[in-house]
Amino acid sequence: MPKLGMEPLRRRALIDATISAIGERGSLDVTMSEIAGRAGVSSALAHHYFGAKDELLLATMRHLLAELGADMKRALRSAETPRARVSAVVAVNFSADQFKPQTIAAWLAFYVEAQRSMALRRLLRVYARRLHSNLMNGLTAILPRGEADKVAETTAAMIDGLYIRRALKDGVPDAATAIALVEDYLHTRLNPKKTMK
Amino acid sequence: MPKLGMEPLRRRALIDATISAIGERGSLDVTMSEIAGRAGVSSALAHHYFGAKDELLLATMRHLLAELGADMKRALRSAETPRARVSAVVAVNFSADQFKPQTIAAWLAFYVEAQRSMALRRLLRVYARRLHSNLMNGLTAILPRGEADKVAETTAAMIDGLYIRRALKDGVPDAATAIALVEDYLHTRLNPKKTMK
DNA sequence: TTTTGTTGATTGACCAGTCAATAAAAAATA
DNA sequence: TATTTTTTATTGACTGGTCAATCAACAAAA
Repeated sequence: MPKLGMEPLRRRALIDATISAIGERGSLDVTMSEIAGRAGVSSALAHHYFGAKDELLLATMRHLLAELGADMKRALRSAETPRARVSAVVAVNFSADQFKPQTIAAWLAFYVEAQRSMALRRLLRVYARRLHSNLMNGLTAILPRGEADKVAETTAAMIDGLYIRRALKDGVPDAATAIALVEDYLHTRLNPKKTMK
Repeated sequence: MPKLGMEPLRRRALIDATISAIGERGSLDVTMSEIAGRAGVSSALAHHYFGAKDELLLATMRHLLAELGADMKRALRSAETPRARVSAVVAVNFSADQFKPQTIAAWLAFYVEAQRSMALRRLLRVYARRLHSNLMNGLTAILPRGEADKVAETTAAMIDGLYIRRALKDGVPDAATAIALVEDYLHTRLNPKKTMK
């Protein structure tokens, strides 16, 4: 009963299934059968479309990255000032779409796998570079380059750190608190001040 | 040729082998044979002393935690002022013993595994709590409790974030830069300032 | 009849954990 | 002291299970 044009649908379904499987297991140790089952197809079909497991994992990571990128683009479009752009970047990383247990677990798992897979490591570096440049986009208008660089690095580290720490907790992620911490840092770091005494 | 009193030596050798195996592979996907081989014994002996792989992994995590704890204790002893205590906590986390590719990879891998293993999650929470309280130890003497709490959270997130970001890079970790970033944050956050205008 | 979609069955590799057997030191017994 | 027994250390060989990947075969659309 082959309806035509199934390929893109299946690919998408398999990627979604991969994310949810990884999110639930909390690691990349998910079998092809498990993923295929969730997508409602046989494991043979998953191999048919993706060749090997690595490819599917890579495609999944790419998908996650693309989604984050799209969200980011959208958010940046409606940010008027440089300062607002910085806040927008932070906000997107902790938005409901991104900062949920499933996605967090997947990101973390991919970070670990990146130790072994060159392709994956490259992909994560793309993410890191993009995050940095998105932050710099706003920051360079506020601070001298060297300072902006440091602030961007710190902000990025905070975001990643809050993700990883979140992974230890149970229950629903608390995005508000995470954002507040980063904004608190940005506030003290960006607002012009003068030493007392 | 059984020499007596081998147990503690073997346990230690197996734990060391586990760390180096995980560090090299970059994940917990190391076989008992691989670990045992590195320790110079058969896999059967590893099972003899640790029962199951999980136990060995757990013991390894405990060992890492204990080493960090010992380093921390030592560093805190020679810190005179509250401010120095905060810096000491930061410095220890990026000390040569802690901030090396092997150890970083192991920590990261354990974070992921903690998603599945309750026992491991508990252990990592101990670490998080201890880091927090070590930071608070110095911070409460400088800031009101609420503020101190925020700074401690932020510092902890930065440390974890710098660890995870480090995992993406090749080559020798650059502890100096990492410490500089955290200290830069602490400096702007702790030094008494007054808003202009 | 070629292309696209799909699966059940199978293969081959890998691996955690078990077990019976061996050997030497220590303790108990004669 | 000489012996038997127990305890500690250690391994090779094996088992049962899991899983990625392959393949031949079937079905419907073009």
